[in-house]
Amino acid sequence: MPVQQTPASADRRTEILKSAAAAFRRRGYHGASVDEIASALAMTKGNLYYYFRNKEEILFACHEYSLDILVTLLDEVRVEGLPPDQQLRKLVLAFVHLILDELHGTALTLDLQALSPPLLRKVIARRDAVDRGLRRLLQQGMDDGLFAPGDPKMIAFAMMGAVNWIAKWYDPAGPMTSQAIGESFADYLIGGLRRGGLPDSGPPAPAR
Amino acid sequence: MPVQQTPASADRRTEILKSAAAAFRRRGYHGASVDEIASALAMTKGNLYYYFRNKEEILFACHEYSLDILVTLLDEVRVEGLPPDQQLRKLVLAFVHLILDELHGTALTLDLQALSPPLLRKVIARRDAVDRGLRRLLQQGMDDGLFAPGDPKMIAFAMMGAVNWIAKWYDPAGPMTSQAIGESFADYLIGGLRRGGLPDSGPPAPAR
DNA sequence: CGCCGCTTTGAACGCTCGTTCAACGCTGTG
DNA sequence: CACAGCGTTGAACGAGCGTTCAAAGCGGCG
Repeated sequence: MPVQQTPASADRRTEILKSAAAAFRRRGYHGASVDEIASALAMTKGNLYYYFRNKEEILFACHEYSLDILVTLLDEVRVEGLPPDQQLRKLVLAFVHLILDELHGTALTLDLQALSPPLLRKVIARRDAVDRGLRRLLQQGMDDGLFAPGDPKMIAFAMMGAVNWIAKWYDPAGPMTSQAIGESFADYLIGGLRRGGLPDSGPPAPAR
Repeated sequence: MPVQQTPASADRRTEILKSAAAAFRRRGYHGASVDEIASALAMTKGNLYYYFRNKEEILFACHEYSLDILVTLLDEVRVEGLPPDQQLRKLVLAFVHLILDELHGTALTLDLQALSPPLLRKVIARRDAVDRGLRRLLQQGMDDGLFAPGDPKMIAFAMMGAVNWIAKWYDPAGPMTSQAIGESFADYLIGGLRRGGLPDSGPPAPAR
């Protein structure tokens, strides 16, 4: 709760977070200047220090913001009680949508090492929780016989990598909508590459 | 060829590159200081400027170094003329090995945007060439009926993302060898997650 | 030994950036 | 109108960094 302030300034804080996230994504944490973040909002950099103690706290808040949404996503999908493959598909679709349309490319790609050890530990702990949720889902699918056996840890890493990497090449002006990307990724990551049944997914849609 | 110097100083240059790559990976391009790179080699930062014009040129050389190896890899695998799935498997194994054991986590994760437009264009052009090689391989596999139909572009991105992301979580002191990671990734990325034949791969080895 | 070219040093410069802070509107209330 | 507080400003600071450069070290050859 030290993060929360008055309701009035809460909007301002998230405005700053969005601007900062964009700057961090483009130039990296150290490459983005506080002035750059402020200028994009037509405010002076001194003013930022009314809302945040320092630059590091802004980065930390960005991470918290993304993780909040991510964790919520996982929980929402879980309570629906669908079979693991359908849960996974929903997750991938939602995750891609989240990264591209809401966070504009800023999810887990932000610098972690720039955080001081105490804050770093907090973020890593939550990120690991997300990882564990994903692994559990994979393990469950394997136990159910839906998925071929494998190492859930490795597969979870591979999936997260594939999705997080999207931010590196995605161009909003490009030919592919975030929706189409999400479905392509879900098809591949869940359905796999080799021939076999494709039970639930929509049309294959090889959208060039 | 402006990159090459006398044979004597070539070793020194690559030493610097390794140190710089490690620093860039840990703290990002802007976060790593020139002094930090030099100190790791027990030399003064001023000395770096005898081998490189400036910091940016060091980053560029790092990219070139990685890309050289990557392109060579692709070519080597291609000339063997194996079927696409086996070529892909070799590629993934070699790529994982390359990133973890030789580049120590520094492949395509280095800051791109830190390069000035002219250098940036060169790097992107070569990276795109690698992408195209991978896509061609995927397309060929689909045409041959080895792979389920899909968008080669998206799948190539997903594969590159999964592999490049490894650098973000890999811990050399961890329980998994780079070899085991490579095989897990190859199994998943090529064999797919769903049940179906696993033609060529070795033992499934769910190495916890 | 004495010279020469390659390599290294260490100090200095200039600039950028994160952070601080006293002073200043602005807005609503008594 | 006077006051109070939140929000904002802009200037100033100090530190760190990339870069430069004149001078020194060093090794081999004549």
